[in-house]
Amino acid sequence: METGAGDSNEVIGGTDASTPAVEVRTLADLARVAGVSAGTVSRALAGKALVNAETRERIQTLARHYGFRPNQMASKLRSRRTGVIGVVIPLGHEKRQSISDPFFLTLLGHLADQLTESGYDLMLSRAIPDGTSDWLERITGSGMVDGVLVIGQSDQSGIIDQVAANYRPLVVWGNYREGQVHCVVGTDNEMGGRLAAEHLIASGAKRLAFLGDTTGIEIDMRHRGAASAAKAAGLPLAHIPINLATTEMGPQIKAALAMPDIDYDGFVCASDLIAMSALRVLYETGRAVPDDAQVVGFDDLPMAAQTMPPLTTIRQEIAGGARVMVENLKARIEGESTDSLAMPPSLIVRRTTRA
Amino acid sequence: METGAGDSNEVIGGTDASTPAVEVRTLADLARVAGVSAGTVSRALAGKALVNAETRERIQTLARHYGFRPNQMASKLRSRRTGVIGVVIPLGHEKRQSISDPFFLTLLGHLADQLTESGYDLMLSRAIPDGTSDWLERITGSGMVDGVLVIGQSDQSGIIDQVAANYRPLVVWGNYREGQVHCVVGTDNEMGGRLAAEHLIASGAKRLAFLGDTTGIEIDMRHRGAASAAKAAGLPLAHIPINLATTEMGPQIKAALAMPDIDYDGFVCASDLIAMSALRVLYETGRAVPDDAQVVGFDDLPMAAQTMPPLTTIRQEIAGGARVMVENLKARIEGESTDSLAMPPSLIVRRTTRA
DNA sequence: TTGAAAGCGCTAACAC
DNA sequence: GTGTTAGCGCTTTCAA
Repeated sequence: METGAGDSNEVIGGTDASTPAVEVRTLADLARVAGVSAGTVSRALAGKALVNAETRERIQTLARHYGFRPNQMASKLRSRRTGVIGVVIPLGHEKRQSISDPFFLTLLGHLADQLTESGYDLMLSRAIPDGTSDWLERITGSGMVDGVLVIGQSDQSGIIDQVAANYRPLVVWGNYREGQVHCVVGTDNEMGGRLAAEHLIASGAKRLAFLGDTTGIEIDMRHRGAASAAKAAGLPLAHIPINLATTEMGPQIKAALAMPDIDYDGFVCASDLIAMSALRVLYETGRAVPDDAQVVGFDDLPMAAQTMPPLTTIRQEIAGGARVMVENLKARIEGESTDSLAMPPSLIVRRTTRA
Repeated sequence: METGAGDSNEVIGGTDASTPAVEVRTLADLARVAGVSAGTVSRALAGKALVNAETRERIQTLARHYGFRPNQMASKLRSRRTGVIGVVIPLGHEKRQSISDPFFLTLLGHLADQLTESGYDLMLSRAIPDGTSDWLERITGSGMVDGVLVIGQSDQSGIIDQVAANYRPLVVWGNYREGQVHCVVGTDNEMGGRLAAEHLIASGAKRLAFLGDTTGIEIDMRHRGAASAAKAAGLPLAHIPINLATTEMGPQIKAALAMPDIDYDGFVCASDLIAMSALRVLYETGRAVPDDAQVVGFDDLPMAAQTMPPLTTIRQEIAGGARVMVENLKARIEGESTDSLAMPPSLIVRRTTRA
């Protein structure tokens, strides 16, 4: 017998189209209502050509009417295509448990835009490396994603290489290094560091300091670039590691500047954030920028244009980088191979250097 | 016969445990290798108690050895629990296509932390509302997520309410409003706006202006709060809408300040970012802060402490808010109901006001 | 053009 | 404790 007792109550409600009487939760439900088979509904909803235009129309209308949405889990399982890209931020050497680097967050925003554009969903994971490759393989091997994007190599380059050997659809934001297996997109950090130091030197700085922790390869390369420029000019370059994890950086910078016998007059900063902090400390200790000391940042985030004075900095192409990452990932998902890319950064001269 | 031709090459390599000869891709494969049934493997890997400790150990070792990871799609489909939370950012009235608001990005970072902590994965969607509830229902109805977090109501409060009526595990960051159906967590924006204006007034400001676009409810409430404080003091409050979408905001602020006969001496800004821009314009037009004009921001992002002078601002509890959002969502997933929460903001006095 | 049937890989009753 | 059996809800041959 077809007469379910439960239906009668709902029917009393009348003709209100917004609360259909029967619940349509699965393809089979909708098929029953439409008087066709589940297969046909599937084809109709997918907009496939092999189904009668009229039937398709009718089924789509019905689906809309019942507010039916196919279960993605089932669909993905069956079709073996998830339409999801995993995005991982390894917290690496920075021990703090939080995703808060504004550069990474901005890159993430752009990646989200690009992926959405390409019809992919984005699954975000925060990973805390533990010496094994587990943090990455948990994502690549989950069957949940068609590909993986890693934001920042941190100090995990070797482990990423290892995973990339067996997992093709993987693209990383970071610093390319000779012999590296995985596909990386990023800025030529060494060149960036060099540009910064050269500009400082050309503007008359004599006692240079690099502000930033060099555990991660990106920052390390920026330091190397700055060091090579300093060396070429026969100038010293002090290295002041800034620990972003434990405390505020203001006090750390202040402590470094309080060193008795050194009075730096040129600062290469590993990020705009550090530069901003340096500006503050310089101001508080009564040193005028750019007259007494000059400062160059790195990233060119929106905030760089708003500091006082506006920050001279090294610009990384975030939006362009995100686009290339997604393009490369799509190519790799298609089985193609892609080259790594080190984009040349550019010097943006504002007012914290004497141009 | 077990001697697949393809295997011989690998075996030549010798005893290298890292490249097993047979491929173990499914539970069934591993079950075969272990000489048990798929059910047992499933239980062993899930760490269930009902399986012999020894067998469990052996199976887990085997799984590790073969680098086997269960397919999540299948698991989630079967168990009807996805372990994924959808996070949606409606781009709403801001027509720009990009997720770039630093406040939202920061909140996102904290949500990612909290969700990871609770064992959930995070699926990020950028949504562009189109007048229907489709942008949200696409997520809630996908079968891909156990719950949904919406970052910012924008001007979609009504639509969110509509969806929330039929979808319980939904929590929104935004501004609570009387009679609202959906569970919202956020700052008491009206109070924040009031606090800002009152402080300005107490510090001697007489010609107030509110900087920010009030299409979204959050900002609108901040404006109302400021307006009520101004009214109580018998002072005027000009409203200068800042369009974050089309152009840089610097020029817009500059244009507003160039108005012939008004010389504002107190600015309530809808965000720290706007405040930072205002500071810059004030500086460029030769007005001293806080002597000639005072400025109060909103959010208290890290950058607020680094502006010059350091920004007086209204602090929103981002980390705490993220925690409550996730807690509430978990409760709702468990079928409980939760109340909305409007957290009182606090005034952080720095140097852009005359205390 | 449509229907029927066979799974995708896993989990959860239910037996033994 | 462990194996067996039935699906989760969908897509996709294969026939008709």
